[in-house]
Amino acid sequence: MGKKDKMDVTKERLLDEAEALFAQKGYDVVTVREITTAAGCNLASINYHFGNKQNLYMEVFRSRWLPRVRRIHEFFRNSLTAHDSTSPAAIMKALARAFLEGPLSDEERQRHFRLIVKEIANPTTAFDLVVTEVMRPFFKELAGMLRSAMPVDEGEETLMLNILSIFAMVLHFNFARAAITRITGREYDTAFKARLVDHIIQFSLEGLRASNKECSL
Amino acid sequence: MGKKDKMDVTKERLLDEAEALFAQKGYDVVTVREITTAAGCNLASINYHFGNKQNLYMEVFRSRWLPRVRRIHEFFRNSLTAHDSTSPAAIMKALARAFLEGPLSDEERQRHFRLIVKEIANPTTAFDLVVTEVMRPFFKELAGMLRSAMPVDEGEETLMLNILSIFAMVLHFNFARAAITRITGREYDTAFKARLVDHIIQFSLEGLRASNKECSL
DNA sequence: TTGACATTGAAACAACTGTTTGATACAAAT
DNA sequence: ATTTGTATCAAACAGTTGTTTCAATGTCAA
Repeated sequence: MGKKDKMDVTKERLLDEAEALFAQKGYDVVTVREITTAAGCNLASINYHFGNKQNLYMEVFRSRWLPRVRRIHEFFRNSLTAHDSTSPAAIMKALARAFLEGPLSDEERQRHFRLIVKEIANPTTAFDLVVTEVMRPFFKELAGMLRSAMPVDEGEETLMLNILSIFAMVLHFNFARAAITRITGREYDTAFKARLVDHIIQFSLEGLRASNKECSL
Repeated sequence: MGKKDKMDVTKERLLDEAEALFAQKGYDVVTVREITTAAGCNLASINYHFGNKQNLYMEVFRSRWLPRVRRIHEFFRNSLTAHDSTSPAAIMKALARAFLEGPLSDEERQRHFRLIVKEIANPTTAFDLVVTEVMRPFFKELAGMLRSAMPVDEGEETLMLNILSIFAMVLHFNFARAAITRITGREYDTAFKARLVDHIIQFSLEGLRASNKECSL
C-alpha cells in the first residue's frame, strides 16, 4: 500500500470521525485532539489535510452531508415514479418515508439530522452551502409537485409553510430522541420508531389538509 | 443603596445576561468573561455568587426558565376556563396561543425556546429539572384534558405523540427562525409571525384529528 | 542509489479557558 | 471608632485550545 493511498485513508477517517463527533457534541465542544485520536492519527493531520478545523467542518458537509441528502432525494423521486400516483397524500407519504425509512441507516439518519439541526439553530457558512445546494432547489421541486397535486391552488407561502412543517416533524422526532425517552419513559426501540413514523405521516397528512380547507373557505 | 441591594442587582444582571448569551450561543461557547463583561461586573463575580459556571447555568433554569414556563401554563389554563369550552380544538388553540402569543414578549419567547432546544439536543441535569418540575406534570394534565375531550378514547401513547407533535411545531418555528428566513427569503416580521401562528394552529388541529380517525378504524 | 516529494510524528507555541487568590472598599453592628 | 462581614476588584493560576514547526519516515521517479 503506497503512501498516496494512506493519505486518502487518513483523510476519509478524519471526515468520518469528525462528522460523528460534530453531530454528537457540536463544533465547539469537539476538539481536534478528540478527532485525531478517534481517527487514530496525529494531532497535526487535520491542519495538514484540511488547513484548519473550520475547513474540516465544511468538508464534512461537502463530502458527507450533501451526497447523503441527495441519496434521500433520489429515493423519494424513485418511490414516487414507481407508484406513479401524484396525490398530495402519496407525495407526503413518500417524502416522510424517504427521510424516516429511506436509504439511511438509523445511525446515519441521526447523525444527518443532528448536524443540520445544529446548523439551523446557529447557521454558519455550511448552512449557506446546504440551502443553495439542496434545500432551495428541492423545496421548489416539492412545491411544484404539490401545487399540481392540490385540488385548490395554494399560495407559494402556504405551500412553503406546509413543507416546512413536515420537515419540522421529521427533524424534531429525530433529534429529540433523548428528550422523548426521558419524558415518555418509553424506550426508543424499533417498535416505537415504527409507531413514530406512522404518527408523523398521519399527522402531517392531516395537517396538509388544513390549508386546503382554509383556502376553500 | 446598601451593599446588600447591590449584590442582588449584580446577581440578577448576571442571570439575565447569562440566560441571553446561553440561549444565543450555547453553554460551551459562552465564556464567563463574556457574561461578566455584559453584566458590567468583575470576572470573579460568577464564582463568588454561584460557585462556578455550571451552577449559574442551572440557576438560570431555576430562577428564569421555570417561572416563565409556569406563567405560560397559567395563561393557558386561564384562557380555557374563560371560554369554558373543552373541545380538543379549543384546547389545542389555547395551548398554541399560550406558547406563541401568550404572556411572553417576542424576545423572551425566543430565549425560552432556544434554551430548551439546546437541552433537548444535548440534555444536561437542567433537563432533568425541567422534565420533573414542569414537563411531566403538564403533559399529564394535558393528556387528561384531551382524553375527556376526545370523542374516541385514545391510548396514552397516542395522546403523548399528539402533544409532542404540537410542541415540535411550536419549538421548530421558534428556534429555526434564521433558517426559515434564509430558505424562504422572507422577513420574520409581525405579519409573517401572525401567519405562522395561524398555520401552526391549523396544522396541529388537523393533525390531531388524524389519530382520532386512525383509532376509529 | 540518489533526489524530490508527500505524509506522519513529537514537541512547542501563543491565546484562551474556568477558577482562585489576596487586597480593597464599604455598610452595618458592637 | 473599631470590628465584622460582604462584595468588588485586578492579578495570577493551571489546564486546554487550535495551530505551527521541524525532523523523521516512506514512496516514487530519475
